[in-house]
Formats: sequence, structure tokens, C-alpha cells
Amino acid sequence: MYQLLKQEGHARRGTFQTPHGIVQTPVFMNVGTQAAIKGALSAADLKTLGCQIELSNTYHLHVRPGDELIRDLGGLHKFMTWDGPILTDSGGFQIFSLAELRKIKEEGVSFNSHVDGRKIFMGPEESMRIQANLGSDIAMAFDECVKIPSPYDYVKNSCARTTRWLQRCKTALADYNSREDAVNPGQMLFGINQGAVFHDLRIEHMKQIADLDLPGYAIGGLAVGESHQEMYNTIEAVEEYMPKDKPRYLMGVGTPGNIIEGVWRGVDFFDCVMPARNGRHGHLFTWSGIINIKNEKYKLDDSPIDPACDCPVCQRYSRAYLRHLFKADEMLAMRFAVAHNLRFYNRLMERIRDALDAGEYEAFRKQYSTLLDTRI
RNA sequence: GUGGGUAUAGCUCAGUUGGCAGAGCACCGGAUUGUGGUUCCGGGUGCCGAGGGUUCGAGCCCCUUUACCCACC
Repeated sequence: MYQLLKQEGHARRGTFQTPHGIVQTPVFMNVGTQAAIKGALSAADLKTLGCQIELSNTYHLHVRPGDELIRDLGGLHKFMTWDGPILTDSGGFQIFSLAELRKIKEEGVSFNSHVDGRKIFMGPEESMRIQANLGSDIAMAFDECVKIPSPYDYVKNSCARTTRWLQRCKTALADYNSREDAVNPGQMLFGINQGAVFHDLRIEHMKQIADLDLPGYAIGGLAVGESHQEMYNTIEAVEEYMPKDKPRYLMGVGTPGNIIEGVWRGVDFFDCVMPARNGRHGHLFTWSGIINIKNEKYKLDDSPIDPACDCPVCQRYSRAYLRHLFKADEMLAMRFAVAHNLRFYNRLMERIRDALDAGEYEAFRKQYSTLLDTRI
């Protein structure tokens, strides 16, 4: 399903076939947690912004409106009217980032809903059943995302359990999707590598999950507080043990610079809330660096957010107008900011792929890796 | 016209027997990495209506004055 087209050092240019179309990689997945992009963007907007693949969330959609409801309405693609590929996160991360009180056992995790506080149990089988009901193209494994820092022995035991959970995920998902009424019989499962920043645990865990011969593999549990250098070192350590013929997904990353450096180290898939969340707070990405559109210095600035941007907002509206919308708390402010940022990220990936196609990625990385993360 | 009240940050207002000028909101700036959109962190931006007096020292006490508010002629 993954086809490697071209390589420059560890960086890979490729394609990935899903039931809802081919994805050109490296790719950034646009995050629509609750079947909508926060900031008032729709599936139709995603098309306009050049989104190839959308990411939604197992945990959130299970809590509300309920995965069975979505299944009964024809699956997530039909529900949100997105006909491209969808990846669903497993809920593992949310349990460890949102739930305050939780109990981890071999069977799974008990925790309280962030919506109404009711007790929820989720384990590998539950996560796979929910993701099968949603009918995404890529289901993520149910894992434990350990904090950094965590004690070595805790991480070691956690990785072993995540491996056992992955075996259960594989069995359960195959079972759900072999049923006659499966929403998306071609749904694939990606395994998730853990191990905090302990390279030996990362490698040992990667070897174990690679044996399961899944359609793709993710590096999870990074960008949770460790330094950029530690993150890059960890990717480098584990990358050589990741199957060459499968896509690699660095979960939750990151800044434009993180993505450029991730691609340089052999990563194919990224996702991050940053363009949407930061956009909602007025932080905009440009080809000259990051700006805060709320700053007073843009009060009288009649130029577009980024003269080098081809997004619908930059074609028409000024920095001064967008600043006004933010100061006035208009919903349009968020919509414009998020649209611009998502277009920036999708365009960034286009340029990364172009550079790889041309064999000029090293120069591209040198020019932009630091620049794009710099505040101006 | 007479009597009373008020006047302190952009706004609404605290400010003790006279002792370094305060709060909320607004404003200015920062944070945010497999998303609880309303979150978190930092910053006081001031001729204390004006003028004079008492005092070592006045937002506070005294006098004058201005503006606004209330009541009564």
C-alpha cells in the first residue's frame, strides 16, 4: 500500500493507498477531533485548503454523539461529508491527557468522561469496535502514552503491555471488519511505538510491533515536554528499525520546523493541533516566521497576513481587518486564522514533496527549518 | 439661587488614626505539539478634577475654584 518514490538521505517521498484514495507523502493530517475542524471549518473547506487526509478522534466521537449513531448514519465519511481518507486516533492519548482519575489494568483503562463525568472503560477491543463503527481508513492502536519523564522500569512494563494490547487490537479489528455489515472493510491498523526517550526500549518495542506486519507504524509519546533535540535523537534511534515498506507517522508533531526535521529523519505522516489551536489565539504561520495578529503593530497594516500565501484569506483581507476581528471577538477571526494556518501547513507539505521530487530537500531544510519557527 | 453629594487607571470603583497608588474589566505582551474554542502566564498604562494652605510627610485635613449628580426654591 505504501510506495516509495524517491529518497534523499533518510527523507522519503511516497504514496499511500487507502480505501478513500491515494495520499501523497510526506503529508500533514488536518485535525478534526469531533468531525469538524475547530474554528468553524467544514469538510468542504478542507478541500479548498488542500487537505489530503483528515484526523478525527475515537474517544470524543464515542462520548458524543456515539460511534453506533455514526455507524447507523453510514459511517464518519458520510456523516461529515468528507470523501477523502480519514485516520482515527485510538483514544489512548486522550485518556492519558484528559482524564484525571484513571485506572490502568491489563484489560484496559477506566476513567471518567470529560463531558458528563460518567465512568467509561476502554481497552483494545473497545477502541477497535468504536473505530470500526466510525469506518475510518486508518485506525490507530490503543496504547499507553507515558509521561516524560517516567521511571525506566515503568516505561519498560508499559511498552510490554502496549505490545500485548496491539496484538489484541489486530485480532479485534480483523474480526469487526470481516463482518458482512462492516462500515469500511478495507480499514487498516497502525501500530504505535512507545518507550519515552529510552532508546533501547524504543528499539526493543519497535522490533516487537514490527513483527505484527501492520500496514503502518507510528512513533507516539513524543513532543510531550522533552527537548526538540531529545525528540530528534529518539526518532533517529528508532527509525532504522521501522519497516522501510510501511509509512511512518510521528504523532502530534508539530511545528513547521519539527515537521521539516521529521521528514529529514524519515517520517511520512504528521498531525498536530497547532495550526488550529494557535490560529484560534491569533498566532499565524507565514513564510517569514510566526506572527501574532493581535499585536498592536498590525492595527494599520493593510497588507495580507503573508504576501507569499495563496490561501483565500490572504487573497482578500488585510492584517488590520483580521486584527480587528480578533479584538472584536468575531467568530470570523478564528475561521480566517485557522483556514490560513491549515493552508500554510498543507502548502508546506506540498513544498516539501516538491523539494524531495527535485532532489533539493537538504537545501529546503536549511532554508526553512529554523526560519518558520521564529517569531517575527 | 440654596443645601447636600461625587470627582483616584481607558471603564466601574476600593483606598484604614495622614506614611511606597490598588482591584475587576479593558488594554499591551507571552505560552499552547496523537485539541475540553471561554485556558494559562506576565505587564499598571496614574498631574488621585484644578489652585492654594497645614504637616517631616496629603488621595485622605483646611480654604478657594470647576464639572457632574440629587433635593429644595
